[in-house]
Amino acid sequence: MSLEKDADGGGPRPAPGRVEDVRRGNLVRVLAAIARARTDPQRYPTRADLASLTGLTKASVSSLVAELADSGLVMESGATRDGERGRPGVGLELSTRRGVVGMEINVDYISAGVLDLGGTLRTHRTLECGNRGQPPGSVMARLAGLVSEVAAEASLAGIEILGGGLAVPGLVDTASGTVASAPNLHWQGVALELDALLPAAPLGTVLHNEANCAALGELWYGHGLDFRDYLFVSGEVGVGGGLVIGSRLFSGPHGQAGEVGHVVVEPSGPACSCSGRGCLETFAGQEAIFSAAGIPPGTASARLSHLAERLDAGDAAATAAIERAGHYLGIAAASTARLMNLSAVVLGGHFTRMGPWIAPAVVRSLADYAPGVVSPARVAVSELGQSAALLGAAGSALRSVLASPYSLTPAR
Amino acid sequence: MSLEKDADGGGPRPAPGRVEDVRRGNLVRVLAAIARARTDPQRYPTRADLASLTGLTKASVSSLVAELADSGLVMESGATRDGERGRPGVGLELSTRRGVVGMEINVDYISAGVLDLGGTLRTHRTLECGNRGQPPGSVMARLAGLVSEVAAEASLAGIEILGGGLAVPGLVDTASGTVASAPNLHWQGVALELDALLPAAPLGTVLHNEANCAALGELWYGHGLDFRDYLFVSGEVGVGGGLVIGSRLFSGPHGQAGEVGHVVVEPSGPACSCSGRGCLETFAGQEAIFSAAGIPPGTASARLSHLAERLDAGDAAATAAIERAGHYLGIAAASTARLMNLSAVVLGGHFTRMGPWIAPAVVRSLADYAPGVVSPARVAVSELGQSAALLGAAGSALRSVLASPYSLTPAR
DNA sequence: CGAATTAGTTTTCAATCTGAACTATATGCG
DNA sequence: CGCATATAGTTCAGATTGAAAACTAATTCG
Repeated sequence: MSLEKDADGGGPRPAPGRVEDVRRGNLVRVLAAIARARTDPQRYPTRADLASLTGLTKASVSSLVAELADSGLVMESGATRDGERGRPGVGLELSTRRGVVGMEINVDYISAGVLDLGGTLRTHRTLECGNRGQPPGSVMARLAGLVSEVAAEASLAGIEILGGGLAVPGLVDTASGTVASAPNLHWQGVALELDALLPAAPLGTVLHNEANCAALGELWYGHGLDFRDYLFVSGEVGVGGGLVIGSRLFSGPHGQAGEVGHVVVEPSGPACSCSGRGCLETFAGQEAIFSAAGIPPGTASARLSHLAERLDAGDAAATAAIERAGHYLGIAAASTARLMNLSAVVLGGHFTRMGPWIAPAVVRSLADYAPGVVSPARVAVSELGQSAALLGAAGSALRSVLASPYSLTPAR
Repeated sequence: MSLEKDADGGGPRPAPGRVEDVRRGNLVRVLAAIARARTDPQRYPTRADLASLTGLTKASVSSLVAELADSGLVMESGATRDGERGRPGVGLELSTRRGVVGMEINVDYISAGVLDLGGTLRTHRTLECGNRGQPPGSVMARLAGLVSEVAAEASLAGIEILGGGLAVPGLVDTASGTVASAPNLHWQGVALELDALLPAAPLGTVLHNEANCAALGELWYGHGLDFRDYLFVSGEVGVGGGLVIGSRLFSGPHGQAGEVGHVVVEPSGPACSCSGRGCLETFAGQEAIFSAAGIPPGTASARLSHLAERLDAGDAAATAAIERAGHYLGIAAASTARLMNLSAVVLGGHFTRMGPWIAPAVVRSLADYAPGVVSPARVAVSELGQSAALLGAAGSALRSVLASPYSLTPAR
């Protein structure tokens, strides 16, 4: 018998606890408090505010803030005079002179944008281009060009880039920066040259799954403000997903959780590209919906518009196709909600466009298969659409800056 | 826009980082290293071993070990002479004079056992009794009696009880010690008097879900040694489950994840007690299997034996019932594995007994619905059977002792 | 028996937080 | 205007802690 295994948590042992680690932790705490305070009491926090928010003493906060200011992550934003008696405090905020880059490669376009540490999108460019079947090297080269454009713009605005995130629609290995398989791009086992994208950024570029990024974008910029726990379903060529639990993305043991597209929703259903059967994707993927609705071939966005027109016109085949997709989406969501104790569902990607028609079908199906688990008010349609993944990738990089400020602090 | 939300991790802010917290963390590290070392190099570690295992200096380890020894959690176990040159080190182990209590209330029995910190089950008693429909107070009183018996035995062996865990088959709220609903016991919204069970234990008693505990028992005493990520399916009256990810139980945002019994496996399936439709439980729950197999009513264990006999005899109805249950179990497992990126399945509870017949059906179904995700070698049958939940509850208490040794350390 | 080797302890030092005293800058009232 | 009061922020002594190095202890090898 061995109860001993893993009494500590399992992963690689954390660095031994030295006295200096306390400071690292406190730098993160102060930074997090600054980040949070702006939304909460709608005012830049002073050092005194931070002391009470973090539980640290004013002395410690002063010293920590000085270090963060030296490293350029935090800046003072003038005295905050609020009419109170006493010496006015100095407001602090995350520096708008440091930023991160969000990037996305998708089937029909590439895009890049710069977010400053305060969370404002300062620049953003999208380039429409067909990437399906293109060699990864040439797509990456085109993306590098786009990135250097937005980076140059940012530089003019005085923003120094610290790191970035890249979203790709496929199974990725974040640690090695490898795309294991991206069927819709026809890529397989490709190690991307991520360092070439942001050669000067100290934190480099991190590769992420597109659906996961969209779920994160939704978390930070969309319905994440309302829901803490939800299933995000992203309709693209396939059906991707992301699980947000306790306001964090659950990415599974190998970073590939959330494949809601391959939940089995109909045991006797048709064969799926994954070589399984009856997967959600065979009912709610783009091709499944378009062909069931009788939409003729064309570009994805054209077909989507076409579908919307027919739905508006009350076309029977289109309505039935959406109804069926919603029905099975509801089944997959019901299973997921039961399994993971989730209470909300957010529909993104192409489902955003179909929202008005598909959401009611999902609600009905949920009421049938998991009554009382997800209330109708907690079935939401994303408003971010195409930019969700970009925002998620950028936000992810931003988070990693905030989580490891010491790696940017100049030697003292 | 607010990227700021939750830059720190979301939950309640950890205690402010003082210098003393480093020591707390290091006490845990040393304790964890002692716990782990016994299984790994099969020898009690010395202070020097711990220094190299934790990355701390010998000086620090000496001081930390002294504190742990003072608090009674760790003890020296004589010089370890291994024939090597140099001064022999002193072996250290988790004290066998401190222990925790595992408890279980189930439909047909209650049980309690004492585990010492080393992970050895020192005492164990089960009392067969029908608890369905009994008032919680009287069941708890009977359990308290059983606990005091095992505690007295432990006391005679010189073991001091530090805390305990109680497993109950139903939805529980661990924080408040409330059973939200335990349909098979006919309990609903019951606040259990947990403190009465172990009045003298400094850490008290913590309430857990039975299926989750069984999954944990499996993790620490069973197949958890082979698998780090798996779905544990526990067949009882209903079908419960537990998700183990990275050698940790995933309990979801409100501690109620793992309800694999209510994954939808057949959209046109029969109504379920949860008021949904086509849930796994309607095909793989006890009643479903027994009635499909044509097993006449009786006690659960009698019917289980009866079923085993018929299966041995090659009875067609029994075989078909098991085949069907395995088929749908495989579908639910396929969906779960895809969704959460899991690669193994462990069958427990009454499925243990049916293992030889049902496991092959699960394997076939997995191969159909999620080829390549869960290899046949990673579909396992639990060997712990009925004691899994008790061991999981005890192990959980043991873990919480190891995770917060400072709460037991005498003031210095 | 002495050299070599490994275990564990003692000592000194640097990092860091706390708490209290102190300085700085505002408001409010006579 | 001037002074009491209040709040913000800084400085400095004190306590806790782990690292590094020197030191003591116990064993094996020749």
